[in-house]
Amino acid sequence: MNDVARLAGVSIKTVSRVVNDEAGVHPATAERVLAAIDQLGFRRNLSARNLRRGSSTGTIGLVLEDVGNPFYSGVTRAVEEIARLRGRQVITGSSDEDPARERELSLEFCSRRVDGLLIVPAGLQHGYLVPEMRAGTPVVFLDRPAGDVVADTVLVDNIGGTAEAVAHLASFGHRRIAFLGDAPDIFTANERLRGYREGCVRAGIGYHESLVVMGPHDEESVRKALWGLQNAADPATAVVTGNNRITVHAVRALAGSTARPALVGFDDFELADLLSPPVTVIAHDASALGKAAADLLFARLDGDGSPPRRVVLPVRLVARGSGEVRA
Amino acid sequence: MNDVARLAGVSIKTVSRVVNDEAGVHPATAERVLAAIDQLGFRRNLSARNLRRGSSTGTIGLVLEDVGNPFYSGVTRAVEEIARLRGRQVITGSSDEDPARERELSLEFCSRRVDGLLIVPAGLQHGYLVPEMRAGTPVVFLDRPAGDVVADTVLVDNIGGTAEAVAHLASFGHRRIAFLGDAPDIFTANERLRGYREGCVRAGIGYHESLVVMGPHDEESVRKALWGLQNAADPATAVVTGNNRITVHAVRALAGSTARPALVGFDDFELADLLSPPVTVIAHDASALGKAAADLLFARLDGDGSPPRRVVLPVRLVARGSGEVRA
DNA sequence: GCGCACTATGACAACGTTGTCCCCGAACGG
DNA sequence: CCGTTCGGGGACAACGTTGTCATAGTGCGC
Repeated sequence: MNDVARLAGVSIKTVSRVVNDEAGVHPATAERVLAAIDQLGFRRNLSARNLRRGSSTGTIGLVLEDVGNPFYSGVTRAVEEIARLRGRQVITGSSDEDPARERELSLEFCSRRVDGLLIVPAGLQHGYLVPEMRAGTPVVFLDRPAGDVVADTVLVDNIGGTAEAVAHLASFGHRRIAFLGDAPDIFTANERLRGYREGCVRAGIGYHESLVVMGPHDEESVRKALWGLQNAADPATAVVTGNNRITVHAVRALAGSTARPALVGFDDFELADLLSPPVTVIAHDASALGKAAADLLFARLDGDGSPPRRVVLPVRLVARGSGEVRA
Repeated sequence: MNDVARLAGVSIKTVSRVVNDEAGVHPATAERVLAAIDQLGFRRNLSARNLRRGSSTGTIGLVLEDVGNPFYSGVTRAVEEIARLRGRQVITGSSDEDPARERELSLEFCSRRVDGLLIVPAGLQHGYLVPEMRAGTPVVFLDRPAGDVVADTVLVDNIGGTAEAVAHLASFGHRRIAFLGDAPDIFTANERLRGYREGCVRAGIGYHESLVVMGPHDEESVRKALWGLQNAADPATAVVTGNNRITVHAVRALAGSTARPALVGFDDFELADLLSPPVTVIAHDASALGKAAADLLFARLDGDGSPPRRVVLPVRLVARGSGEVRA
């Protein structure tokens, strides 16, 4: 800006005026300044601007498990969309379920003075955010609640979803319904297990621990778990899978096998309708989740000082075939 | 920092020393400062720091078509990974193929003084980047080349890929092979069309414009195009689709139909192996693309001043069934 | 011709850091 | 006892902006 001022033969303040479209600059002067800007390829330094003005940095931080996962990339897209409408940029980072990494990312974003944080919690300890929140950085947790701080949270109806899955299967005569979930220290996995249990009890088929396998995360372990469930003394005739990855692994493991259990998966995924049989799922909307969280964040930025909210988004069962197999 | 200094009874410079782990501070003093920092929840302002030091902002900008598209989210993840190793954060934005939006995002990132830019070009005019590049911001284009600036570019072998797809189909006796591509003003679409044409000529089956449909982007238009190709006087017995979206639409359109043409799609996609028949694809690796581009960018940041490079990543045909149908 | 409003512009401080330079006091050798 | 050295710490400027206030010039009414 200094160089521009010198070249145009004006003070830097005048350059600032031109750059900011402020009134009170003679058109001829403005012309000279613009020419100088063009010639020098000047672009104003947003960091300095924000520092001086004490205003927002125009960024929000998004910490999620893995941008590469289609579910989270859908969330990211939705967040970006809302941020765009509000003139903000999004900085993202993947925690890979590592609490230390999540913390590192979040604090890094705070150091960058993001206007707000959206976090998919990896662990259960978020006390480290208290100073930031007290300092005025709004934080919204999404997909899972924070461990030990009270803050806005957007979740999906995990319990209702798996309960509905069980009810659906039971309505087709299944009484031996298994549950294949993620590691039990992950909030959503636990909730979905709870929903499964409630569903079993409500359907009058009882809850049997032998029908639950938590933690398989690759194709091999899912395959093994399924084999065990199908070859037990009293084999499972139906399976509820706890997330999209597990569902996909299960579908792959079951592909081509003769006696296939009925299957309902949590999370919808692309092409689920084109598999054979098409996969019945408990669907929830990544966009809706991202949008709800971003909306909540911006409401806080707009000054909403009401008590922290917990939003639970509905899920819906999409019957496609794999869950409608009679026992 | 001022407040911390006052509370600890030292000068702000001493606080700065403590925060930066500089030598020459008495342990007892450091202790007091740390206590004050903790009590006040102080976190140093990275913007101010970078402004003062004139050093990098520790961010890189990534402009792509749509983070929500699994292909680009894979790219994003890979970029994030490399950036993490280099201690950088990633700011992303989706252009939705809109050149104006791409420009807006890129220049916004430049204003934020990103250390470098990774861009999936939406249009053909990138002259607006020249001043930035001259000012020292390295730019790497990925997936497509820039229109009118010379810069590092990472591409995949589009021509070789579709040519191989045609050769593959021809080897199974097909002589009426159609091509269903994206809008022709998109670089990759055009390249893939070229590869298709070359493949046809090389296979000795000739290039027939009547077998080419460019531009269908939703399920309905893909369905129509396919219907036209299959019901022509001399119908197509095989189809090459130009990207993952089109492939998926085609698979859906063809699902359940009796006379199905052989199909090879550009881009691999999840579950392609579980469809019936499994879909044969020209696969290329989103991670590899993102990694190559990020590596190139960081090489520039490390001072590599060699002439702009063009990296072309190989593709490979993954035979799964849909392309191995005899004519 | 004088005061006044008004326009166009500039000087300067400040945002929150850090680099440079300087200063104070204690320890130590001669 | 004095000069030197060194460890610990502070004052100040500067990074690139913008907000505040001041100022020079111009035109206008009386």
